[in-house]
Formats: sequence, structure tokens, C-alpha cells
Amino acid sequence: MDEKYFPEKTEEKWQRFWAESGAFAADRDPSREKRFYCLEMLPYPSGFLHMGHVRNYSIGDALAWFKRLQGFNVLHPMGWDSFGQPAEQAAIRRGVMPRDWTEQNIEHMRGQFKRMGFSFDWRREIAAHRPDYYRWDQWFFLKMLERGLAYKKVSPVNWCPQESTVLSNEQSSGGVCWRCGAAVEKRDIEQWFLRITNYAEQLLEDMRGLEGGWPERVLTMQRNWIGKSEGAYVDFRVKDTDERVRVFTTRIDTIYGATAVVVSVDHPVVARSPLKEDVARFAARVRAARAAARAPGEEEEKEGINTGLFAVNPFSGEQVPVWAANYVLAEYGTGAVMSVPAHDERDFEFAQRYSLPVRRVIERISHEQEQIVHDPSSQDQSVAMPHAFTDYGILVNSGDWSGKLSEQAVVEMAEHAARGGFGEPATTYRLRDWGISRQRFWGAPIPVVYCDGCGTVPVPEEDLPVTLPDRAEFTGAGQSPLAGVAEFVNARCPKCGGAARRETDTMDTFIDSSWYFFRYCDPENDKAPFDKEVAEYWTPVDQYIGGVEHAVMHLLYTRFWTKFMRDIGLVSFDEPVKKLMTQGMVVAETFYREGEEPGQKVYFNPADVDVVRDERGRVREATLASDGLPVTVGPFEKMSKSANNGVDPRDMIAAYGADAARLFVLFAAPVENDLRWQEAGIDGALRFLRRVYSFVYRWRGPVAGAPADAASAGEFSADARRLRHETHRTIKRVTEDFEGMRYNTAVAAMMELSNAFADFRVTPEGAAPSDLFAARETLEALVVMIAPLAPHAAEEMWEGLGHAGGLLAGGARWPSYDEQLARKEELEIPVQVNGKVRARVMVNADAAEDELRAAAVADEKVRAWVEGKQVVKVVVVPGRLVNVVVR
RNA sequence: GCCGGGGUGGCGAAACCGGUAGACGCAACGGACUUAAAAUCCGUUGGCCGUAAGGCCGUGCGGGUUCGAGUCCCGCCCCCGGCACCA
Repeated sequence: MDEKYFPEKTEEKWQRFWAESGAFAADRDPSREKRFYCLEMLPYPSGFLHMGHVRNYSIGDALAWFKRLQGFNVLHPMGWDSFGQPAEQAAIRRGVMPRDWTEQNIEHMRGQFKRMGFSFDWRREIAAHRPDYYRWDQWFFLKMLERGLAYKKVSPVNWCPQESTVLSNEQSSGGVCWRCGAAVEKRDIEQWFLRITNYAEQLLEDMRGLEGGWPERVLTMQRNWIGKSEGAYVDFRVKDTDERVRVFTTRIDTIYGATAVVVSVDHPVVARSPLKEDVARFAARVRAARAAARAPGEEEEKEGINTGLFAVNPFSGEQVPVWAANYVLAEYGTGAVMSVPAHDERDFEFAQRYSLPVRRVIERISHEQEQIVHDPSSQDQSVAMPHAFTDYGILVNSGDWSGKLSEQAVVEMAEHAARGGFGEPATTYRLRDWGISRQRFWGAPIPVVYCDGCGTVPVPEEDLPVTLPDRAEFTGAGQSPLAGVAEFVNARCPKCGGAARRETDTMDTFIDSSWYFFRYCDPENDKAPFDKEVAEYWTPVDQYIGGVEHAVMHLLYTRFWTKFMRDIGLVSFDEPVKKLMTQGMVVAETFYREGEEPGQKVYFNPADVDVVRDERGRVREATLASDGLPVTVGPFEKMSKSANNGVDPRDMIAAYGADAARLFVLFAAPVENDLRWQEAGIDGALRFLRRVYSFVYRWRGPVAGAPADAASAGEFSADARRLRHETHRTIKRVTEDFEGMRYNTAVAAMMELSNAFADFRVTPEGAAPSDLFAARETLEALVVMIAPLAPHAAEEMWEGLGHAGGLLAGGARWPSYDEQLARKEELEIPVQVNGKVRARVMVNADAAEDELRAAAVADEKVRAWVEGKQVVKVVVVPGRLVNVVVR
């Protein structure tokens, strides 16, 4: 142990030690029941580690270390989400082959991870782009095909013009590409889908079991996305035909107010329209408008056309016109609605535009003292409505149903429709099937061939993997580069042996990440994606950590995949992840100037900007170092290349060391919060490490001779008792904080303990055996508790304290605490008079109520406040406070 | 619009079940050590009044419950995230 703490030297030493001793290798061991699967979302191998990675993996690593020190068998693996767009972009721009580019990046990033000292079991590393991995993507696809869960159809898809590929609904949420942000267009393309909708109800229902373990906002986002809606189907007979139009409604109680049936322009019934040429023209216009990219949130004006058809309301027998309109979506519900202008905002707007009648059938009511109070004015048909009335109320002008409450009517009318054979209660979902075809090269090929004779033929399981060719032409234009590779495309039909063409689309990379953490359990298996028994030991994942940006996409897909794996007997549970933690982004200030194009911004790296701040930390003046001219200060944004506000972790490591960088990102903010990057803060982390290090250095010799246990240490001085109390109290707090991943407060507690140690007024040289015992107890606890956050420094200090073999193999254990010692001997109890703190009294920690009362009332300051007043009562909360109430 | 999460010093943030608001850290200021600087150590730091003792105010705003409210209830305002012609 050196006198001073040298991060670089220490970190190198212990990284070598860990690698050579296999310190983090974990194996299935059925005799060890305490096992823990700690997982962070696997990174895309972009080539460079950024601060977001540092944060994500520091959080997970801290937990993995904590659990190991508690005696758990911990699986903490790492791999690469290595298929995907950037590799292909590199190929287009720089002519490097995606595989070479990816392998190089992995190589480089693995080195950076190791330099951070993360405790991964590298033997289990996987990469999605390697055939021994994607072979199983293909295997899963075939299983889904067998079970009718994979199918191909032509459908309007989300098309990213920037990347010329299809996106799933999840990836084009909000009308923009999740990756590049380009506005998404609609195109008709034939592609493969997975029937995630078959699992809609389970995906929704099983979220109940995740309450508490998953963040509320993620569950909410998934619920919104699945979008369950309960209502009813109602069939409207189309007059003079034998057809029926089925509508979906959540407000069947308003059906007597229906003044039209409105269908989407793609609805089959428009073929029966006497005006079908006009309708077709209108439909073409609507489709064209839809195909055009639109800004998110922007709504089209409602437009429609009367088809000339009439539909019969099965409840009232009334005939209403059938319209086709742009505001009715073909993909949701039945693609047809009953239009009730009086009680639906959209129908109201539509009716206003085309002067359709508005008929009120729900009367506004209020509840006062258990009584229903009617508002007759709300059903006055002669008064124009300013907007639709969409609340529940009481049915009026609704035949025999008049007088019923909406709540009742929605149930009973659906049942009535079912009995009459013209409808039924119904549930719909917003969730659509998962479109997985990508017109790309760098992904797992979809294992299917097309044969003129036999049609679509799956590649037999034994012929997997269908491997990607080594080379292709990357032009960035037209179809998938795979289509241009003859030896890939030309294949034999597995059925008839004749010439056939291979599918040239590849799979969505989200398939790779849907099951990868099962593969970690058994990464070399060449008979199955993973062995059921081996995986069963580790899974489900105990704690999953990643960015909230995957709240819907990845986390919904992996839940779906798990349910499918359960259905084919690979796993025996419903949900893959017990606890989920979504960490916040690392954000930093941005600086920019307006570019040549209007609205264009040219960003400058904060390191190149000279900033003058006022006393509140606000930027007063910002100038570019190179030219001295002012730059505009932008908001805090996620560190990114485009905002040019990234901090390179390598610079942090070089200046402060990996330990200080890790400690800082965990201390600076709660893990769920966004972390505002401030370089200055990292100094504090390094200072803390140095401080503890210097204590250890100073005490390491004397402490080696301390008595083995407290009983033989003799009498403890008041000072030593105080230190022991602080130590045990801190162990308790830190343990609880670690359990809840509250690293920021855990670090604060440890800092307090180190401050308390600095106040320990005994010198190592003049210390009594009992003092040495107390000092060792504190230092050892502190070192072990620091280990998950700053493992290199902790190893060095642990060794300095005379332990060989490293923390894990050398037998370090997470410290335990003594409840008695953790409790204070004496307490300072605040005494309030009428709720305001007026004095504090020192009392014994377990002073009884009457002792407390006596001490409080006897206090001089309290007496001054009570003087001349009448004491009404005295509230005593033992161990907390006393409140004297006077009048 | 609907759903979810928030609003506390100059800043990042603490505060278990209603019980001393602001722990811990950053920044700032003052001091010690030093020829000097760095490093380190000690101290001050929510606002206002006061020489001080001390007092008053203070957790987005307005009410309420309570001996006591950052925390619970009612009504608002604002911010962040998700969904959004979803019938």
C-alpha cells in the first residue's frame, strides 16, 4: 500500500488480479440457493463508451458486488446488441463491411468496460451478429411459424425515408423514427408479422404481478400502448343489401343518438355504394394525405363523403346514412363507428362540418346528498350545443331504455344486443401485431424460401443457421443489399428440391434482445437456445437496469417472448424480470450558433466554450474559445453526438480514475433522476476516496494488533463508543439503501461515517486495545461498503488492512450491525411549545414518557414560554419529541 | 383531452409510518499550513431583523384536518414523461 492513493496504478493492479483469478466467474450450483441475476441492458457496440453507459453499468455493478458480498451466487453478464443500422451506415459511407466494423467496435468497447473495472463474467459474452446466436432467432421464428404466430401480409407499414426501411409501430411512435427522428411515412409492403396481439390480455393482466417491482411509469406506458378498451359490437343492417356493418362503441348507451354510421375509406361496405366512384376518388385522396409525413400531434381536418347507403339502427329501427370519413381508422376496432354527435367530440365536429343532425340522448345529472339531480336544460333539443356532452348521465329519448343510468345501460344494452343477435359485449386493443421484416443486410435472415411450386417454405431446423454472406454491395438505395447477393438469394426448395428464392428481409434487431439474457445462462449450447434446467437456476432476472426509452419497445417484446417460450415449454414462468429500474439520462448544457439554413443549429462542445456565470450559476456570458465570439446557451440535453455535449469517459478516467467516476455518478443524483453533468462534482468523490485511504494507511499497522472481538477489548471510552455507534448505525443505513438502490444516500452515510472517524480523537500510536478494535471495525466496514462503488480502491485498502486473496475470494463479508449499538445512547429531544421548537433536552435513549415530560417542563426556555399560560396538554412521543400545548 | 411522475437553499439533493426541514456533497467565503502554488485541514453558509441573546418567515399557490403538515384531505397553478381522430 502506497502512502498516497494513485488511481491508475491501483486500478491496473486489481483489474489484472480480477482477470487472472476469475473473480467474477459464476456458475450454476444447485447447492447454492442464494443466487442473484443482475442484468443491465446490453449495449449497442457503437465503438465508444459514453457517460450513459458508465452510469448504467455502475448501477448494476454496485448491486452485483453488494449481492456477492452478501454471499449470493451472482450472475452478471455482458454482451452486444450487435446487429443494426449503424454498421450498415458505416458500410455505405466508408465501404467497411458491417462485420469487420462491428467486431472492431466490440473489441474496443470491451477494453473500455474492463478499464472501468466492471465485474462481468466475460466467459459468457454473447453477440447478436454471430451465427451461433442468431441461429436461435431463426429457430424461434420457425417455432412461431409452426404455431401460426408468424405470418406474412401486405399492409401499410411505417417507412423511414431516411434509412429506407420499415419500422414497427413501437419504433415509429409519435410519427417519428425512434433512431433517426425522421418523420415516418406510410407504405404498402408485404412483410412478416408476429402475433403479439394474441398475448394482449396476458401482457396487460400479468402487469399486476409487476406492481411494486417495476416503475409505475413503465407500467403506465405499457398499459397505454396496449390500450385495452371495453365496449360492444353492434351490427347495423345495410338497407337493400344482405350486408351488415359492425361498429365498435364504448358508449352503446348513446345509440339512440346515432345519426349516421361512419366507416373508414377502406371498409368493404363502400363497394356497395351507389356513388362508389366518388367514394373511391375520395378514398384515394385520403390515402395520399395519410402517406405524407405529418408532424406529430397535428390533426387532419375531418372530411367525409356520403356513400348513399343507409343503415338500420337495431335498437330504434331508424335508418341513418352511411358515410365514409378520414377520421375513422381501418385498423382500430371494426373500422366503423356509429356517429353520435351529441355525445362524442369527433362526431360532433364532423356533424357540424356536414350539418348532420345532433340528437341528445343523455341528460346531465349530478349527485347531491344521495339524490340524483336532473338538469333538464341539457336535453333541450332546440338549444344548439357548443360542444358534445361526453359524461355519463341518464338516458332520455331512448325508447324503453329512457331513465336508465349510463353505467347500467352500457352493460345491459350490450347484453340485449347479444340476445337479439345484432351485437355483443367486446374488448378491443390498440396493440398491433409486431412487424419484423427489415429491408436490411445487417440482421438475422428470416429463414424462409419462396418456391414457385411449393410457395412459402420454412427452412428446416437442421439447416439453420441461414448465414449472412460475407460481402454485399452497400449503396444505401433501393432494396436490401442481400437481394443483390446471388449466392444468398438462389436456393433449393427444401420441399421439392427445385430452384427457389430466399427471403431477403432480415429480422428486427429487437428480436435479438428479446431473449438474450436467457442465452447468457447457457451461451455455448448448440442443441437449443438454452438448456431449460440451467436457465431455471438463474432466471427470472432479479434486477434489470436500463434506460426508460425501452419502456415500451424492448420491455414489451421481451415479455411477449417469455410468454411464448413458456408456451413451448422452455421456461416455466410468465414474466422475465422481477424488478426493473429505469435510470435517468446523463444530461449536459448545450452551446450552439444558428447555421446557414434557417432553424439549423451548429453545436459546440462545452469544453471549447468559455463560460462566465453569475452567483446563481446561470450563464452570464458564453464565448467560443477559438474565436472569442458569443455562442447561444441551449438547454440541458442528453449527452449525444448531435448535441456535441458529450463527455468522454476516457478523459474522466485519466483525470480521476474509474473509481471516482463511478462513485460520482452514483452519488450525484438518485438513479432514476436525470443526472446533470458537472465536472466539479467528481472532485468530491475523489476527495472522499483519498480521505478514507489516508485513514486506512495511517491505522493499518496498529489496527493489525487489535483484539479479535469486542468482548476481549476491554472497556470502551466514550469516544470509542460514539464511533462504534456511528459505525453500526451507518451499516444499517447503507444496507437498507443498497437494497433500494439508493446509492446517493448510501454514499452520504459513508461520508458521515468517515467524518465521524476524523473526529475520533485517538492517535493510532496511543490507542488502547479497545480503541484499536473500534477503529478496525469502522475501517473494515467502510472499506467493504465502498467496494461495490469503488472496487479497486476498496481492494487496495482491504489488502492494506492485512487481508490476502482479494475481497471476494479472501472472505470479505458485507458487514452486519448490532441493533443495540446502532441505537443512540443519548438523544437530543426537541421540545415544542404550541408546535414550535423552543428548546432541546438531552435524555437517555430509552427514557419513558413521564421522564421526557418532566425533563421538558423543567427546561428553562420552555418555562419562559409557558410562563403565565395554562398548560392544556403535553404530547410526548418517546424518542421523538415533546409538545407542550398552552393557552 | 386521458394516464403517470414531480415542484424543498446559489446548485445536485436529504427527511423511515405526520414529529428538530435542508443530512451529504458541490460552489462560495474566511482561516491554518506553505517563500508561493497545489494538496490537505478547520470554520461559516435558507431569508429577514438584531452588537448579541434571540425573534420572525420559509418546502409552487389557496384552504382544511391535527398538539404538530414538505409528508394527509379539498381546490388551483406550473414542469416532465407517455398515449392521442383509438370510437
